[in-house]
Amino acid sequence: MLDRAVVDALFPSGLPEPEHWEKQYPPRQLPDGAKVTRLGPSPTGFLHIGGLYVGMIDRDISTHSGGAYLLRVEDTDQAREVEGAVEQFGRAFAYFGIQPDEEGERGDYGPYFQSQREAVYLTYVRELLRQDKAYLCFATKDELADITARQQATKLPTGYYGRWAIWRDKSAEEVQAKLDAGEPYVVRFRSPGKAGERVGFVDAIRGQLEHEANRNDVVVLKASDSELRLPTYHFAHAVDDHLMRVNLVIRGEEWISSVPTHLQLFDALGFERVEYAHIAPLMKQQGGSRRKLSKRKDPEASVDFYIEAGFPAPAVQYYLRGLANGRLAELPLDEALATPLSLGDCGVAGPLVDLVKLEDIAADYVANLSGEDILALVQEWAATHDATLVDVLTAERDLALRALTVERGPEVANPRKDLRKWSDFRPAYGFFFAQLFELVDNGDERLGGVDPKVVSAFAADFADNYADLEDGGEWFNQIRGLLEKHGFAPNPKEYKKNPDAFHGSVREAAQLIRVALTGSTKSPDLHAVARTLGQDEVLRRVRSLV
RNA sequence: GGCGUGUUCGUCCAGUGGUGAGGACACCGGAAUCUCAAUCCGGAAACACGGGUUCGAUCCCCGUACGCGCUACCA
Repeated sequence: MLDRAVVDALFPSGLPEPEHWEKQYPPRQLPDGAKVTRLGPSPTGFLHIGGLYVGMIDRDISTHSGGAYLLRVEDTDQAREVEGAVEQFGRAFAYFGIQPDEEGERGDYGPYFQSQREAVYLTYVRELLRQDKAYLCFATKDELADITARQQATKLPTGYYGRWAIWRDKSAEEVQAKLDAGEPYVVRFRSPGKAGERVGFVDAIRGQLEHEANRNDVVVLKASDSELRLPTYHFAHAVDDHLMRVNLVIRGEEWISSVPTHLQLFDALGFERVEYAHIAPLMKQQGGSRRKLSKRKDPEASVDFYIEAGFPAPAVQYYLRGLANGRLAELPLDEALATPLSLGDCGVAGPLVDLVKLEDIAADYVANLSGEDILALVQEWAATHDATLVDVLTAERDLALRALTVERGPEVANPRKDLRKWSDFRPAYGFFFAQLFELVDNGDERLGGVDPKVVSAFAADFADNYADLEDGGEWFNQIRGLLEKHGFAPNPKEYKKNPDAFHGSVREAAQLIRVALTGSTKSPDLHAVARTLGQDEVLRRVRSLV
């Protein structure tokens, strides 16, 4: 055991005692049962959809229990840090309306960046060292690699424990010698775990769990030769969650295996243990099997993917909530968003993220929005993703609103579901705007291979006699009336019976007008489109076929 | 390898010691139609496998397989 003086000399002289931090971060005054939750994203890349998923659960549980939810940036791995990641977190949470009560400069339990909490960690590392619950380890990378290799060769569990923990029981003299030589060291936790020992604990989602006790002398404070002396996740978790007075740790399932370590750390530090809830990870279909959504390979793993595509936030939230608590997926959206999430109802198997399902939900959601709302949301999205669309929509607001009443709107029983995300707007509705529309000529392949001369004659005839009629049936008769004259069968059956005698049927003829008006072989109701466009624009577009 | 954890239609979820195992999305077929969307009707589709316990197991127990995770001075 090291002398207290030797231990203290390793730390800044003015380093506070634990009481100082305990006083600075007093227990929160909260109602019984209030849950204080936190999300600890690591700024090593964009926010993962799984992070949003857990954050949503954190937010919900704390809100409904009268607690608090805080965001703590876990930037202890400075080498892997990615610039701009923190800003992206902010945008992502804002977009989905999942904002923490405390983060950055907001809150009494900060700083909320681990890289700014060095002194806090050092206080508790020193405390552990003073009590001989931790020790200095001078093992080199090579030594560590050698230990691992030998363990693997003899099929022993890998790790720094028992007789492999070469610095665990070194004499004070040996330690001092290394210190005098200026060798770098890490601080390791002196694990109290015994071989064969088991620990049980309760998980709020999975119930009683059991695990081998931890025997590894895990690193608690990273190398002494870096500028900032930062803790590992395990140690930061214990110190931060205790001091920030978090009482419910919701995190990914990959942490289950380290709970025994965390429990030992909490006990050694004299902290009250916290409640745990381990969430099943979001998965991705991979051929026949499935795997965890990967930041690397899967674009949909990034929250930015949903923002860029313009998925409406409530639809994504509804989808995510449905994955967490299956029953909520059966409820109408408003109700589902208002219903508190329950940890006990969370699934234990990792669900696949199903973009098709998300799109269906989004389509339903958008279908029930008013034209004004859709337009506002599209414009908001376009402001950062499609500048020309913003200009057009601003200039043509009335047209846009009229276009958004075509086969949708309050008086339509079964509104179209052709908008799932805001990036769908341009391909689906762009043709309404002259600025975004390109005229079609009579040889265009979208016309279905009808002889250009026939196309031209038909279009000319249609345009010359065109009337902007209000009645749909009458309007369509302007096409029907031209059928015989231009060699089209009155119905598909006739055409099928005698295909050589016609250029097509009413179907093919109507397509000519459709393609001329919309530039597409698929479109909403032709009459509605024509009325929205107005007579002048209809004639302009149809005459381009001539 | 060790440890942990999980496994109901393709997908997301319900469900029960005795059920025709239910819904939603997707898929297929049909109706309607000037195309698409929407809509309506219909269809196919699952309790991973093997042992127990039991009068009876999808459900309880034990194994096996497979998936996923941990086994870092990454979180």
